[in-house]
Amino acid sequence: MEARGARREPTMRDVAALAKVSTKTVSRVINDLPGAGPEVVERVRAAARALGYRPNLTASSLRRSDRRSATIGVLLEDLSNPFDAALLRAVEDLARQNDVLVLAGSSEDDAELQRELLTSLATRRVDGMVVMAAGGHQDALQQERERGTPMVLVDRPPTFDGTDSVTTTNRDGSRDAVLQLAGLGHRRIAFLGDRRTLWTSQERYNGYLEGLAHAGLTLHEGLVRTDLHGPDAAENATEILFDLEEPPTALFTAQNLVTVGAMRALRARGLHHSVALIGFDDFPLADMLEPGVTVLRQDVPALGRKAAELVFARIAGDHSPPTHAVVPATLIRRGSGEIQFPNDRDDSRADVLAQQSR
Amino acid sequence: MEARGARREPTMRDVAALAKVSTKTVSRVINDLPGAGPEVVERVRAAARALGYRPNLTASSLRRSDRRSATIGVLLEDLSNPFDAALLRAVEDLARQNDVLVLAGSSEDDAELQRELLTSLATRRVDGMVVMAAGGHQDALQQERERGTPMVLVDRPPTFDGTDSVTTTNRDGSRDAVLQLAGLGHRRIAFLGDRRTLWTSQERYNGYLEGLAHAGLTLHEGLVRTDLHGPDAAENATEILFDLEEPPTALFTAQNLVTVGAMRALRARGLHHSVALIGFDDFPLADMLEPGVTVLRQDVPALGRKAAELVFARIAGDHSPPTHAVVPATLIRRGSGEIQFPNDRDDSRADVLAQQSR
DNA sequence: TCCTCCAACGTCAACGTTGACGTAACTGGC
DNA sequence: GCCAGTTACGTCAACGTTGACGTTGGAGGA
Repeated sequence: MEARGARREPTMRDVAALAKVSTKTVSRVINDLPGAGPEVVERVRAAARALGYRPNLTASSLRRSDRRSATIGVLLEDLSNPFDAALLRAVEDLARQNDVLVLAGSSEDDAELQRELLTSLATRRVDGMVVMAAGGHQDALQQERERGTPMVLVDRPPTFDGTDSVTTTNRDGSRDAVLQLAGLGHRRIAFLGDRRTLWTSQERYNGYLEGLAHAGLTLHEGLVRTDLHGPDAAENATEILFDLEEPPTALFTAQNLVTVGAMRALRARGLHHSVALIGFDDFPLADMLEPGVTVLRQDVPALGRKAAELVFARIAGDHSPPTHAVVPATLIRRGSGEIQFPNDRDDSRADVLAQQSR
Repeated sequence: MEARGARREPTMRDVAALAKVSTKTVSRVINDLPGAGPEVVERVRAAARALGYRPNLTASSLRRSDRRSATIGVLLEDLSNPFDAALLRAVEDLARQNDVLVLAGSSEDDAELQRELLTSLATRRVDGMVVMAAGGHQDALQQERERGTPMVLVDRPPTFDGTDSVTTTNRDGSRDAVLQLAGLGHRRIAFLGDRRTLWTSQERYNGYLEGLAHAGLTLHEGLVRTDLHGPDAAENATEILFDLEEPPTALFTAQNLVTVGAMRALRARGLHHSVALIGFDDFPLADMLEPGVTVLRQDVPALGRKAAELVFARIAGDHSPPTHAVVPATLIRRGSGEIQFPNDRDDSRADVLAQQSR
């Protein structure tokens, strides 16, 4: 049942002894290199099979000249976040095609933790890394990059030079969303955003500003709520917005969980059919809510694929100047973003009052 | 900008030369072993820092007696599936506490692919594995286990002896769900299930049968639809159910995506307020739909944590008999599972007709 | 004073594999 | 029949690190 003791894994030496050849010949056979006659090949293969021999990649990569570990590191913010998970999966798919395995880690948007994970990866001599940079300084990333480690940043660009990145059209997408809302007559469009330290948050906010400007609308500071970490914060922030004397008639929620929080609040006040809403980031079941939630969808598999393509190109020795790929986000119209301005003010007011009387 | 050529990573020898000590002494300092005086320690540390030295875990684990790679493998079905992602994250958290990194892979429920990934992990000499066994034969897993690799199966138990596992109360949870529906007066309760090759599907189906039996209900073969892979298949199957002369009045959907597909169909026919629904597996936003979706929630973090605890215990040398941990699933009542039997037949009929007239 | 013991180093070989290079046997051309 | 060229092996050392064991010098006890 339980394997007795730590049974030693068979080595090339064991195979060589059984096949009555030198270890070098075993190496040749295992790696399909020329220089071994057909009978010897067969003998070695048989011996390897008999012993259950499996090469030790650790030893191999130590000795090989290219020093490849056939492993890359993928450092994201939180592997349990669907966005990160989809990214990881896309990278993994390409890794598999390259016979490479993936070491995954969650940096929790903590620069210190990210530094530790980076060191762990370096210690294992990964061939390259795909990293979602944590907010704050990117010193550790830059240092790693300067040592020559192939690295591609996803979702957020590097704050230093010479490194590839893959991002989404955060700014343009956000601007388009705001323009769409403005086109429907909305003049009080609120912005609800994630932590301001995040580059994506800033970009989306900039897109919001651009959208307002293009539409000839003025920015109402009171309609901007940022640093909302998680749905609960977003829910609270939304409630505050609707307690204003002049509440917004449309919301632009700049992140996944923020969208969810805002929806919760709208629903609680019965405003979900009267207040327009467009969110950044798609999420499962967005189409099954009432109304369906209009979102800017990032092409996550494309992001991951592109990032992986870039690392593998670098690993293969591509020395061309750094690429900054941008994958377009597309507006998915489902209803919530198509609610027009002259919305049923009376209804919403009534609901608000009903809510407040609790 | 671009690091010139493949700059060689500094080694212990380089550090030793700079600090004017032997490599062995460097080793002692790096590993915090006794046998180095305070001044030497300082000199070595300074040299290491100056050169940017980082130990090579590959070489280290080759030479060390315990042969640890400080890496475990986690083979799930699909890393982009929220369930799998949450599992991975839970394992990763515990791994971090043990200073271990995680090699992750998606086996796509393909035994052959799983075998390849297993070999890849073995080749890298991981210290242990957490595996969601693919359907079909588990020969490769068993062989790996028999070689002595610490291994824990999650979500599905092993078909062979001597291996730890962590699963959910699939059967009991399903039975309780059916009993709840029966308790509300439902007599025609349909079962919609995933691929029958999956152990979890079978268990949930068995629980369904048990529930019917306990409630004194007879099984209607026509109300059982299995092998639904993905939401679309589930949606079609649901439509077929409601085209029956005597459609069900309640649904038990035995998996995540199946639940979503069934809901889509119910919604399309306007039946979501009249047909009861309980699903296995929770999903985000289940509470925001109308009605809220009643589900059996698995404690995914607990599953992952337990699995990780078990591997690390085995890695640490625990030789006690295999554990088969079972984590309870809990019924989360949100509305859809609380719809009573004498439901508004007229309304639903009307909707059905309206739909069909398209 | 001499011997013991210990701390603080160093030397050497080995982990499992492969690059560089050596060598024997065979092939083919003249 | 001899030599160049090729094929099929083998030998040796090295990758970066650490376990086993050696050496040195000084502290401390009889």
